[in-house]
Amino acid sequence: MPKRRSYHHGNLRQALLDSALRLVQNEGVEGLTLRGAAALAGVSQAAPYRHFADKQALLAAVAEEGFRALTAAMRRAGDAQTDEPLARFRAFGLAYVAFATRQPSHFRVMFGRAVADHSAHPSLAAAAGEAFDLLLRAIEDCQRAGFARQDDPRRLALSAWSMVHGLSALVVDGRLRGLTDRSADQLAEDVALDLFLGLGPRRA
Amino acid sequence: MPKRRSYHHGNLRQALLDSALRLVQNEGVEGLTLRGAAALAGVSQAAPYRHFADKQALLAAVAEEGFRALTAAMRRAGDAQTDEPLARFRAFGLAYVAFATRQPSHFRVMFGRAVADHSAHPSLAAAAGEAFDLLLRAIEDCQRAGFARQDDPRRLALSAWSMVHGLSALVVDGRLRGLTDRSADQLAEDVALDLFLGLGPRRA
DNA sequence: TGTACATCAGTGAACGCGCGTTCACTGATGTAC
DNA sequence: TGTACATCAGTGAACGCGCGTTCACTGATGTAC
Repeated sequence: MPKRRSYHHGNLRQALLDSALRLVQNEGVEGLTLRGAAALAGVSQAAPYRHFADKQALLAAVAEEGFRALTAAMRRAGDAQTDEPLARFRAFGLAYVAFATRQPSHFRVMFGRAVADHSAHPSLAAAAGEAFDLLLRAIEDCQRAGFARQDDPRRLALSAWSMVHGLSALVVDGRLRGLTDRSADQLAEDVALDLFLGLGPRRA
Repeated sequence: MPKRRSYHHGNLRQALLDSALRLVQNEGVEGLTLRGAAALAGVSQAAPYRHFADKQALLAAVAEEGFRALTAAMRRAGDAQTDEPLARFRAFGLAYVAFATRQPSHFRVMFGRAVADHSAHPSLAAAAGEAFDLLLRAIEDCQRAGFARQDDPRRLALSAWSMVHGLSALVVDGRLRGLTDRSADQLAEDVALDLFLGLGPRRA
């Protein structure tokens, strides 16, 4: 919290976002308060209302930032594998789980009911859509290269998303404790493999 | 809210659970308050403390009840398919998604961070474990019958759970809105099939 | 270059609210004799 | 069968708290002339 010397902050909106994210990470979603974010940014409790209509708007902005970070992480992971569609797709899945387990609170804001209606925040909806599009295009690339089944790519993408999201949610909410000794990253690899192989018997 | 005529309630614990569940269903997890549950049960705000140590304990009891209901629903669905391991397994998955989409708030209490630590509530942990065991045994049956890959059954069960849980979470949190026209039940069938087939190309 | 003024980001005090929880109490129940 | 009494489930008032939000305000900024 750097001391401001001038009456105006200069970049309060971003500072509030940063403070909000720090609060979410340290205290969880329910620990995020407008007053807390304002205090952490070194500003009076009423100041946030110059930049956010209400608490929902701040939460939506945090979620949006989360989706951008997720998309960026996926892209980064995928770009290291750009030559191989299947490896690229797998990298996306691993990056998704890694993001969830390393930023669990952010993940919760993005997917929980904290922001009830994404469609009320168009830029948030757009950011979320971008992550899905990334996945969808990766599936289509796999299909073109013969690494994925010929079926509606949206359907395959949804199944993939479900699997990876489910693992993330279970890990983040601690529901796997005691059920396995494997780390979240190892589980992500297991799941990514099972996703392509299927649970059914190997058809010789 | 039937009017009590006697000073004692008779079965306040269960009445509080019922009220709590109703509140959760109508207002969401954050809408559940001890005071609200007490009022709905027709009792003073301090009365719940005779039956629950604190709010956490009430939430844990609601979650536990949820896991029992989920397990029962899965058993019911599976028993209709008892002859066929694969059909039984599939029925479990569909029942899981159906429970989540029909009792979204209950589902959130069970899996969200509302009850932070399951291990602090042994009977809750037991109820949750039972659902997973059901799934695990179904996988093992499939393996014995040659319908599932020979691999660590815990691993396969975890992948299956991830997929089905992920779809449930995405639907419940409304994150699929606009991405697909299919109903939750249809998506559950898609996912159950993809889970067994895998996304990879058909190996002739 | 200097000045008047509109703009608007931030202030600080206050509001009303609902919440979890505590506490001394009171009324009903059921058991021992 | 009747009575004394321990037990304990429910009462109602109160506590302190932190929250989102509003409001009239004030100080800084930058633009028009």
